[in-house]
Amino acid sequence: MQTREALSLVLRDKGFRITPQREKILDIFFSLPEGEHLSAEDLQNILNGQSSDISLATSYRTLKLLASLGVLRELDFTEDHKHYELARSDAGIQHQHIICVECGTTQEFTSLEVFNASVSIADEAGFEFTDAQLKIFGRCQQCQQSKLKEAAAS
Amino acid sequence: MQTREALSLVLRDKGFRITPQREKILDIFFSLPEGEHLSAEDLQNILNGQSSDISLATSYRTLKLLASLGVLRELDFTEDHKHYELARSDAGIQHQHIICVECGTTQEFTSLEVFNASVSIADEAGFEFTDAQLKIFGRCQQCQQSKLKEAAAS
DNA sequence: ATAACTGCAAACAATTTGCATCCTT
DNA sequence: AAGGATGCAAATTGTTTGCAGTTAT
Repeated sequence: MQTREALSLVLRDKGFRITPQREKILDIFFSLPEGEHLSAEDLQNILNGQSSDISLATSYRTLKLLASLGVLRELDFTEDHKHYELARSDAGIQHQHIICVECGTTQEFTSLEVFNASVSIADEAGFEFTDAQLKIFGRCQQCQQSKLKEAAAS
Repeated sequence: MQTREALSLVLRDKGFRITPQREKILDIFFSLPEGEHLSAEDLQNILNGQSSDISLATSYRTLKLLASLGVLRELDFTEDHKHYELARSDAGIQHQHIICVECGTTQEFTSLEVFNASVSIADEAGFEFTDAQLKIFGRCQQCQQSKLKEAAAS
């Protein structure tokens, strides 16, 4: 578990500069409730709400940089844009997502079993494990119920 | 395990039409080696190679339709476009991918353990399970070695 | 001082859509 | 015949990039 300050140092160590923009963006990710993930646009909206004048291009550049350094985790949902969240621990167990194919809502969970299985699968394949991302797709309780209602109505 | 013909019927059952374009695209997915996945562009290239005159717009529309019917599985790698592959069995165990963060190559694997864990996680969350997609990220053997060489050279 | 970083606007790539025409059902 | 499907081109959306000016080191 890294502190906000430690993350700035990750930048410096790799020869990148610590700029107000990058600090601001890190602050925002740190202020997020655990497990919350942002798209570039979400981030931009938050920045605007705080009357920060960081350009969208810089947001994109920063997200990409921080992801490449392992500070952020880059998530692909089935949507057309990427999401980012803090990689709370380094190469440790991360939370995963379960997604409703009907309404698109996501929930989080962690599974030690899946994590362990992933590490050993990577091992068997000769890979040095970095991260595992599991998406479970299904129909959530609400959508199952509304489907039942529809059927009853017909 | 569905036959090509059964899949056409899936279309008809839902009130969609069976057109030559859709049949052609299904044929292509059926002719693919198990586990191979195509982007819309890949598909278009294959079609062109067979001198089919299906428009790119139709390819996109068809891929989306077939995915929504559960005939195709829609995969998000870290690239900027989606990939599709046949969903060989319905809601059954599917193969997963392990991806090199360095060079981007992917390998496939199946894990009954991960599959079973996913089904019960969905269950606990009140979801009706549809599919589970696990991506494991890491550094492949080759990339680990070239990194060692670099270090030795410096 | 100098190389990295930023903002802006223009450029791109992947995907979607409006509309006239065509073809399953 | 009637409505879904297609092809084309134009439009959108998400993201990247060139460049001139700015700033952290």
